[in-house]
Amino acid sequence: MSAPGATILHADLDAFYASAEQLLDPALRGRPVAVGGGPRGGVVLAASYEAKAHGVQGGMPGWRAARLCPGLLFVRGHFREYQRLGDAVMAVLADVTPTVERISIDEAFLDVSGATHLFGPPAAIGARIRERVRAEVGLPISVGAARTKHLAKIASQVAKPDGLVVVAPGGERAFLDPLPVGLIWGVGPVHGQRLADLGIRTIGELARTPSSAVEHILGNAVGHKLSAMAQDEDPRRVVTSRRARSVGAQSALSRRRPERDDVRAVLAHLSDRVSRRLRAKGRAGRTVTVAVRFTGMQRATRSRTLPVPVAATLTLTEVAERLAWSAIEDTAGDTAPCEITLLGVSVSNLAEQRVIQLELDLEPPDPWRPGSAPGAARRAVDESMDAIRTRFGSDAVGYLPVVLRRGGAVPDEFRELAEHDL
DNA sequence: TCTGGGGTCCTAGGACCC
DNA sequence: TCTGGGGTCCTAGGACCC
Repeated sequence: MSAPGATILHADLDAFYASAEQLLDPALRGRPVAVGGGPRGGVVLAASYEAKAHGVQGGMPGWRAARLCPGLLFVRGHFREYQRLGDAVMAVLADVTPTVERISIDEAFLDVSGATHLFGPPAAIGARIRERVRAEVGLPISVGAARTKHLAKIASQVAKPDGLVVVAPGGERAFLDPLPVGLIWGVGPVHGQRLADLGIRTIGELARTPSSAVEHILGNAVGHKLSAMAQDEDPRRVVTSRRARSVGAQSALSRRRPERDDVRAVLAHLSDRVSRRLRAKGRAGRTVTVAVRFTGMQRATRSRTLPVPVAATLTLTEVAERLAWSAIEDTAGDTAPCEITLLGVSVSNLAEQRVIQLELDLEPPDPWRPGSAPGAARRAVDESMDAIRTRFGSDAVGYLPVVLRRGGAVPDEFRELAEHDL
């Protein structure tokens, strides 16, 4: 089954956005940099190692980062440049082997079992990747090499910043045992705390705990997976392509008590983003989910599975609006004045959209049966909008609802970085 | 001065079917 | 008259990852 040797590599750019900024602007090198956010709002998307030394982390509100790290330099972010740099790094990896699994803008797994005859052992390949990325792209990248994906990923985390760690076959237990459980993929704050409550803090301690006990605490699937990971049993293979199972868009709101028209406008905007991506790939989805976030980070979701897949902007908007009000009205009861801080729309249960469902045009209008009203007209509208955007750019048509925060809004380029292939 | 936006997977209860 | 057991789909919520 699996080839011998530490032939799975995990390559992970260090503090990617922040390093990119330091590459683009030499004045930022050696200084604490935060991309995104700012002392007056928003969150930090990435922090340079100089900033991390002061406790600044990604996802942290800007004002808190500013307080932790006096002299912190906030930069807005050059997202198109990140895309270009990330792609350039992936091109270097593709030179080593075609078996590359890109899992985000800045990290990938490689199976180099077929490349060792050309480039030498995994350690040499890892070193070569690091040198080339540094020389040709200008960025620091850490690489972990091991027998499995899970272990390679842990190795690259241990290698950071700007390092290489190879876990030789046979040395897995000695490597893993002293490491904190939080390094296991799937152990976050909640699971970490539950394990700590049992006195389990290291991967070795977890490996020695009976699987049944772990499953009892964390649930069958999670417990089983974690036990397997701790015991270095990871059957996953490097896969070069993977299709998305859902598509979504969300936005934080600047006004907390939006009017009905505002909610509709935001949902139309989000539905437009989502359905555009679906149509561009000839896909559609049956399940529509709306997420609403209220003050205090309280969230509610409502979903509806439709009899046929949808990809029309107007139809998605109508379904989303019903779902959103259902969530808002259900929540309004217990939290007196209902303040909304975010709206999201996503579509799952995806299918190919090869045939157009003409037959539904014959049925009476029904809000839960999309396309039942003037389906042909909706498709025509979407098609012409799509055509205009193809010709004149994605901003050519459409509009931004006023309740979407303008100054603090993340740019479209940032959203695109995070989008998965459909 | 108060938390972005893109995703994946799992759970549990209920409906429904055979 | 009370009552089986397995399987699938749907919905809401939650943890986690980048």
